[in-house]
Amino acid sequence: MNAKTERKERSHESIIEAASRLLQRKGISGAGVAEVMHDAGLTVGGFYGHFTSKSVLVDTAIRRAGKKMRERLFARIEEKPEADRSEVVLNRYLSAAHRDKGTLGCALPAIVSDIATTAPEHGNALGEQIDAFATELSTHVRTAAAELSPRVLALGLIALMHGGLSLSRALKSRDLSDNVLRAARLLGASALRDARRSDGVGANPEAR
Amino acid sequence: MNAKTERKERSHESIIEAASRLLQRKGISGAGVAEVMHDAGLTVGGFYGHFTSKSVLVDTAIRRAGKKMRERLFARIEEKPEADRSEVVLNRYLSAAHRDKGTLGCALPAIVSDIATTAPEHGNALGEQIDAFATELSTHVRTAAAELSPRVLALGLIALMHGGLSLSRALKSRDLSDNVLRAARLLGASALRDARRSDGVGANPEAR
DNA sequence: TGTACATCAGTGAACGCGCGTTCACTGATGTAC
DNA sequence: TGTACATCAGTGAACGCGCGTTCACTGATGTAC
Repeated sequence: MNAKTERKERSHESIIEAASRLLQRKGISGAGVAEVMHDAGLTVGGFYGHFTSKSVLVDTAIRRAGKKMRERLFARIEEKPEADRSEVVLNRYLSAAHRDKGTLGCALPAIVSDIATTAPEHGNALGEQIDAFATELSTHVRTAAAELSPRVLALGLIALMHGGLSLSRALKSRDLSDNVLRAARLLGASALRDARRSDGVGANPEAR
Repeated sequence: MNAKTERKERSHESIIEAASRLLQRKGISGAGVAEVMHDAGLTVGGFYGHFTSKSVLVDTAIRRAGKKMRERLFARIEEKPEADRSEVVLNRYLSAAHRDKGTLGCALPAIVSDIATTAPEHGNALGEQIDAFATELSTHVRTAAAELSPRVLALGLIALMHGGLSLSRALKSRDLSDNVLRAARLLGASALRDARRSDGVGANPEAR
């Protein structure tokens, strides 16, 4: 019972990968079981040998997609100057390349409103990913303001990144879409700059 | 031919109102024609006497919802000190009340990813609303940085507001959801503070 | 080592349900004489 | 002013299609002797 097990494990992986790719491109309702299975090189009927329902697959794929996104965003981050790291993440996330990337981009923007509206059952999986993202991002953030802890600043950046990317992906006008991305990057940079100063009173000027 | 026309006009309005309410709560795919008509006090079959397709209704409702949201956000804004106006809008949008409001809240967060993924045909209607919002918001913004024009700053704030609200609506954990809202408000305030200083070099300290 | 049987990953057709859309019909409102 | 007919907003059942799920079947892999 070896080649069989291996085959099944490979199929299982393929299904999760295909699903997390499709989630990003088409959202939860757009990622049909048949299409997921087709993209995984299989046929519909076999699906229920791997997952008890589409819902379970979606939860699994959300976790997978979140983990992969974190790996990509924080890849080789230690090579960057410590003070710039959060801005590097911001700029990686809010880049035109990431917006357009068909298959390697972040899936969260595509599913957040599905979860808010028609699929609340995936709220836990989403919550975990946001929490994990915030925790990791907060270690790369510098703040001198008491009210703006690293974790809160990280959550704010996540809101900004999510908003900028999801809006830019929805806008038809290339020009407006580019401007939204750029605006979100600049706004984030401004906020990070302000947070680095002490207590938000404009003291401690520092050369950028 | 008077009472008939009036009746039809009233029904037409009811349908648009019901649709923009449902769009917010359930997104595009979640707002079914039958439910919209039911909420408008009518039955399914009559729908196609008012709109040639669901798609046309959705476009109409998006425009209606955007306009109403702007009216609410900018209501009595002239009573506020000029310097605080953009922050007032930010705080109104990113409030827990707005997140929870079942029927009067902003519909955009619920439809942006639908448009990015499965319903690109509404991209134009969305684009118009974002553009109109940015134009109005930019008149209430003060910036001293050359690279950060009022319009760009406004677009960045819109990305942040959209991201914060849509994320907070999707998160199950009340605590995390509240923190996202608060974080987005603080981040926006930081960015506005930084933008008010000249050229982002930390000169021109001013008492808040 | 070979043969008969068991297991089980994957196949593909079919089912049920929801939703957008269509259509024959109803009844109140409006028009003609 | 009243009566017969026309119009048309709205009704509710039916249709077609997509999608999640089920199920009888296939064939390669594994096991027993």
